[in-house]
Amino acid sequence: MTFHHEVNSQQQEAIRTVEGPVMVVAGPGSGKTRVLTFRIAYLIQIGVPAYQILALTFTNKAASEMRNRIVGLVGEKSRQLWMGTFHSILARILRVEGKSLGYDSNFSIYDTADTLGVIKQIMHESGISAQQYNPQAIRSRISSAKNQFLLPEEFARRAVDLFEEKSARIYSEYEKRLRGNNALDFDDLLIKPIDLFHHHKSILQKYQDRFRFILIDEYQDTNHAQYVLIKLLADRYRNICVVGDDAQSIYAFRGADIRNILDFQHDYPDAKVIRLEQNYRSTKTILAAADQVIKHNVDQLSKNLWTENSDGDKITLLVCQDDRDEGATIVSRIYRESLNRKLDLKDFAVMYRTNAQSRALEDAFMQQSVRYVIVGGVRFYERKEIKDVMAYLRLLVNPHDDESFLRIINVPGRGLGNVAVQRVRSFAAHHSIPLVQACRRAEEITTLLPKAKKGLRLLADLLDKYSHMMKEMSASEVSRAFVDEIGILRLFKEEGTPESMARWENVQELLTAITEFCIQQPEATLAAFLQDQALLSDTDQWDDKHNAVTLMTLHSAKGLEFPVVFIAGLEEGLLPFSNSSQLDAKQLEEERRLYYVGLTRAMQKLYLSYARVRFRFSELSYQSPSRFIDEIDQELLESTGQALQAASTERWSFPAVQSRHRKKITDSDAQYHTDVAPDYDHDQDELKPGTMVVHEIFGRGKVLQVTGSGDALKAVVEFSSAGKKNLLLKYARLRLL
DNA sequence: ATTAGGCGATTTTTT
DNA sequence: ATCGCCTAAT
Repeated sequence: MTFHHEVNSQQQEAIRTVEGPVMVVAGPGSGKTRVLTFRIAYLIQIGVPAYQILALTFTNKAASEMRNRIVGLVGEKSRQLWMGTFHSILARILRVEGKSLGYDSNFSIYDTADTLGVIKQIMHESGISAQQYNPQAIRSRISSAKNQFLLPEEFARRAVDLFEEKSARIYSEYEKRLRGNNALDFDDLLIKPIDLFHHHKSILQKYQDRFRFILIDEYQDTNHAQYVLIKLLADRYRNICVVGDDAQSIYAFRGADIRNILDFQHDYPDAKVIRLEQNYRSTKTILAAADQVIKHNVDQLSKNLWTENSDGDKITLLVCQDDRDEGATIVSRIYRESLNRKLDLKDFAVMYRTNAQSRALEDAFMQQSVRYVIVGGVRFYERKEIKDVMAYLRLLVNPHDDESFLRIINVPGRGLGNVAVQRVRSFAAHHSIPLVQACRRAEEITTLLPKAKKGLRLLADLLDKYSHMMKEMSASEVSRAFVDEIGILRLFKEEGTPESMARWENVQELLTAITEFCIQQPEATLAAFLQDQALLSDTDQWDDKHNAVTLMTLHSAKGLEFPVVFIAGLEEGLLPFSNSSQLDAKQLEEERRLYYVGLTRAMQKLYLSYARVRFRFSELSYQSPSRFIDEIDQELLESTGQALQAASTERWSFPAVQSRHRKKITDSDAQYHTDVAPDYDHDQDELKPGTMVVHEIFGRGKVLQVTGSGDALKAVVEFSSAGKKNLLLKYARLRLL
């Protein structure tokens, strides 16, 4: 293998230092992926069997791309490499070893929505009001308790307030249910293997022995549980190589612990530390800007990034009137740049802090007919029809999965309402049997209406029939026949609306995915498919073969690069994000790292943009430009105000805003983006009876009456097309005429 | 007594 | 767009 002339000396060292602990501190664009790829290829080349190598990556997509490259370098024997995300590798281990913990290998994996459903049910049953205690908050409290290895009893003992006491009660029941359902949540996938290794030393030894060489990418984003796992696994051979960049740690909110990377040398005093500081990705301008920004973080290892690339163009700040203007401006810039730089649409990415921002951008792309793809947002596997079909399939492989059963018990409609469902559940609880079994014995539930009994009977028969067929047919064949017989495809066809046809296609797409999975891995089970799907990330599903502009959150952008990058919504409160006024130093630093990740995705040209006025939570909000803009030297920046004037004349805007800010907009940029947002408050004095407004859907209308205040501000509007409507202004997106 | 359908509330980032 | 709550329909 001849990689010698393709890598610099630090990279070379990182590739060849294969024994003992190694930490590679890799700045953005420093060829980290290339180092990991070559390092693994090198290991295989010097005779290490591929199955003795464990490589943990941040996305499955990264894993499969890397695997293919390695196969290209050293051949098919490298296929046996263990490579994937923490979660998918551990799911694989649990499929084999779960028995020792009392889990069947067909376990279901519950995503955040599934777990929230379980929590809501428990709350409902134990009479804890969802109004009083936010189920989301409880869910995340339970999750963090689990990640600290706190069992329900211990957590209950430590509860300091009523909220924690309630959480503890729910937590305890939650654990029972998941176990009863033969289901694991995302946290369990990390925690259960730790339990397993603690209680079964022989199993631990088996895996320690198998994984003689361990590599971990994006180490700065590992959490405590992942840290413990790695320590356990690497304990025997200590051939551990971690690659990361503390400046790119952006998952503290989910428990990622930056100390894992900062303390690596403490854990492994003999660790060799290799720094990759030459950047091959970005222009000098972009790199300098990123460096200036990250220097504002106190709690940061300092690095000396440099590049031989050219200076490149200045960073352009797009000053926009509102969120629609921002979208329109970005799209027209993309159009211009693609001609000037002879770039394809796929060379552009627009990044933002929150998924909600994608909507205004999307509108602009549609209006100007520029192809785009959104990463994340409303994900494929979060669509109702997909979740329904997945629930059916999960139930087929794991009949204990009550959560999935409840999802589909009345899909398609079987004339079962809430009351009927409750009866089935109490019957099941009384007999301590899974809901599927209760369903099979529907005749015994005397209080059920004949219609309900019949529906349940049919459902039970259907499930029985296909679970028998599972034994003889391939996963793909069974799924197709099963989904067909469920009848939802037929329903979509009958409805015939564009929406239901889209749903029909989505289900077909899912079936195709199953078929492909079966072709690729003939040995694989339906359970494995379902488990894999549950662990797919947004970027895993991103298809970069389309020639289209990519829209994504800054979080999803991690690890990617694009010739031209736009970072939208650089406003205080949005980036850096804060939902209240306080933003503590730690949070601010994480926001800054997120911004840094965004900046360093750009190769040739970087755009920043902000809007003076934006619909946030579907409410007008006026925020000042982000402090992050000021953290870049003026010399590296150029700013445009013209774009905004051109765009704002074409559309309705807010009279009050225009009169107040038109002048400032033409002022010098320096003054402009450092000034403070006006304490202007949109409300009654703007919107009063008689005002003419425009609604996105209903069109033109006249305000008849205004009531309420704050979030509850409402208006009665008479539309010429739709008549009188009572609108909650928080959501109505009214524009003044 | 039950169910189905209308209407209002809901959006930080994610494996 | 989807979920939960309320009310009208059966």
